[in-house]
Amino acid sequence: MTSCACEINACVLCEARLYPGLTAEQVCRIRNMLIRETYHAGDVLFWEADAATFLFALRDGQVKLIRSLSDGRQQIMRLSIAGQILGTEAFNDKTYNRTATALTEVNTCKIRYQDLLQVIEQNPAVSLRVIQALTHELMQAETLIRDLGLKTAPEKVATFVLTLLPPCDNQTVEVPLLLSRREMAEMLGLTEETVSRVMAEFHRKKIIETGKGTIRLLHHALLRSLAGHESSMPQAGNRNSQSVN
Amino acid sequence: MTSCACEINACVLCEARLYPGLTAEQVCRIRNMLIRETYHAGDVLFWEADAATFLFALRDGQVKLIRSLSDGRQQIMRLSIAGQILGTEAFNDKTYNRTATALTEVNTCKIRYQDLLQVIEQNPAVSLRVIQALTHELMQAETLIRDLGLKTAPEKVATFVLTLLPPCDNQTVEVPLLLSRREMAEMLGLTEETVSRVMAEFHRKKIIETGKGTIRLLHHALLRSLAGHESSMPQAGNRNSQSVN
DNA sequence: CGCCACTTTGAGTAGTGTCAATGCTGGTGG
DNA sequence: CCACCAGCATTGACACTACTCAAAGTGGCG
Repeated sequence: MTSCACEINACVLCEARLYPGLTAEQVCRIRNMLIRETYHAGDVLFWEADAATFLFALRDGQVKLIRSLSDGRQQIMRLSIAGQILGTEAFNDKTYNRTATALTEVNTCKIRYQDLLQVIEQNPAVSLRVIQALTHELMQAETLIRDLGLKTAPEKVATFVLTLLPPCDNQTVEVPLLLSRREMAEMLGLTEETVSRVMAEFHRKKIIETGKGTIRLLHHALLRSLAGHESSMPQAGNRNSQSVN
Repeated sequence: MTSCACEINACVLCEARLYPGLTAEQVCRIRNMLIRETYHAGDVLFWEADAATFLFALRDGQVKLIRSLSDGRQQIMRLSIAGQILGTEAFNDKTYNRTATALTEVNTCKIRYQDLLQVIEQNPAVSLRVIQALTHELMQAETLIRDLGLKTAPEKVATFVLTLLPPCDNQTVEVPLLLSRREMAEMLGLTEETVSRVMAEFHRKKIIETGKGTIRLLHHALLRSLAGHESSMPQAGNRNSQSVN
C-alpha cells in the first residue's frame, strides 16, 4: 500500500481514509488520488478563468483569493487558511472564478474533480465535510458582504484588524500582518491611501501600533466598538412568521 | 405509502426519491420527513439569530436574505429563487445568520437538519446536489462582494438591473421589479436617494423606463457597458504557477 | 377625503478617491 | 562599500461621489 500523500488532520480530503465504512482497497484508491504540492509566497495556485480540474485542500500557510474587473480593479474575496478547501467553484462551472495566490509558503493536497466525485459517491462523511466547509466559506463571504455594504472606512479597518486575532481573544497583543496596505484596501473596498490614513489615525489614538509585518493591539475594547456592533437583531417587530397550509 | 409533500423537480430535497439506489421503504421514509409550507409576501421564513432547526427548499416564489448591524443598518445578501435552498448556515452553526423574508407568495419544502443528515448518509446524489447549490450560492455571494467593493453607484445599479434578466438575454424588454428603492439600496450598499437619482439619470438617457413594479430595458448594450466589464483576467503577467515538490 | 408609504428632487456637506510629492526599506550591481 | 532603484507607506491638497437632511410629489387604501 502506497503511503498517503497527506498526513495531517487539517486536510479535508484525507479524512476520507478515516471513514469506517471503507474497505482497505477503497482507502488505498483514495490515497492514490491525492497529489501533494508546495508553493512559495507569491506563487499562483490557479487563475481566474482557467479550466478547473483540481480541488485543493490547504494543509499549511495562507492564500488570498481575488476576482477582478477587466479594467484591472481587483477585489480580495477572502484569505484562506489551513483546513480550508479551494477551487470549489468547479462543482458547477468548468473554470475557476478566482485567482488563488500564496501569501506564505503553502502546502496543499489536490485531487481531480472526477476523482472527488467518486469519493463522495462512496463516502458520505466526506461530502458532509465538504458541505460544512462550503457553508463556512459562505458565512465568511456574507460577513464580508455586510461589511462592504454597510460599514465606513474606519469600521472596515477596525473589523479587519480584529479578524487577525484568534476568535474571542482579548489577550493577544501582537499579530502578524501578511497584507500590504494595497491588499488591505483591495479586501475592504477602499484605496491604499484611505487605509493608510485610518491606520495612522488609530495609531495617533493609541489603539494600535504598526511594525513591519505586525500590528500591536493596544486597546481591544475600543477597537471592537469602532468595528460596529455585530448584529444580534435589534428590531422587535412582529415576529409572526405565518405559514398558511 | 403516503403521498410526497412536494412534487416538482425544482425541489432539491425531493430528488431524494429519484435516486435509484433507494428501496421503496427508504423513499417512503424520506417523503415523510418533508414538510410543505406556504408563505405570503412579507412573511418571515426564519430570523437571524434564531435557533436553526430546518433547511428550506424554495419551490416557488422569491425570498430576500438580509443580515444587519445592531444599529439597524441592514444588507440584503441575495435574492433566492425557485430551486434554491435556504438555511444552510445550520450545517455549522446552531442559529440562522440571516433573516429570510418572502417577497412574493412562496412555497417551500422544509426538512429537519437531523433528518437531512440521515438522507445525506444514505444518498450521495442528494449531497452532491446540496454541494452544487452551496457552490452556486457562494459564487453569487462573491460576485456581490466584487461589485460592492469595486463598482461605482451607476455601475452597481446597471449591474443590478441586468440581473433581473434571464441570463444571456438581449431580447426581453419588460421585467418585474420586486424590490423598492430602499431594498435596492440595501442590496447595493447605497442609499435610496442615490438609487433613485441613478435610475432617473438612466431614464433621462433613455436606457430604461420605470413603471410601477416593472422596468423596461431600452438599451441592453449600453446598460451592459455601464455595468463595468466582467473580469476575464486582463493582466498578462507571468502565469508561472510554480509548484515545488 | 386624508393618510401613509414610497419616490423624486434639491441644497449642502462629509467622507473617500485622485493625484502628486516625499520618505523609507531592502535588494542589486558596480 | 556605496549608489541606485523599485516597491511600499505616508502625507497633503484638492475634487467629486455619494450621503444627509429636507420638502414636495405620487399612488394606494381605508
